[in-house]
Amino acid sequence: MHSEVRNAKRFQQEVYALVRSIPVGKVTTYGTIARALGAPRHARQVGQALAGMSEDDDAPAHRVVNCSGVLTGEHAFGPPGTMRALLEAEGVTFREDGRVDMARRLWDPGPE
DNA sequence: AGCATGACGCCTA
DNA sequence: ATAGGCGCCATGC
Repeated sequence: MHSEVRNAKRFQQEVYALVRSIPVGKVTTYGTIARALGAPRHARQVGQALAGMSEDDDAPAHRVVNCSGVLTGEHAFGPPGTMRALLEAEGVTFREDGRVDMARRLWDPGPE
C-alpha cells in the first residue's frame, strides 16, 4: 500500500462525495468535478474513479456526463439505454441528437 | 523504464 | 457545428 495509492483512494472518495451532491434533475461533467476538487487537469481521473465504483455505492454516477453532454459512461449501467432512462426518470431532458441539454441541466458547484 | 489504454477536454481547421 | 489532433495523467503489463 503505497502513498500514491492512498492519494488515489482519497481522490476517489472526494469524487464520490461531490457526485452525491449533484441535484436530482441535473448533471455535471468530469472536468467540472475535477475543477471543483482543485485538480483541473484530472478529468480523466474522475472518470477512472467512477469506473472503480462498487455496486453498492450510493453515488448517482449516472448524473456525470462529458462536457458535450454525451453519456460516455453509459456502458457501466448494464443494457444500452439504461443511463439515459435513469436520467429521464429524474426529469433530465435530451436534445434531438441524443445529448443532454447542458445549457439547462449543467450543475456546477464552483471552486470551493 | 517504456508503451498502451481510457466514463476527458481544449484548440484548431 | 463538428471532427481530428494533441495534452493530460493514473494504471497495468
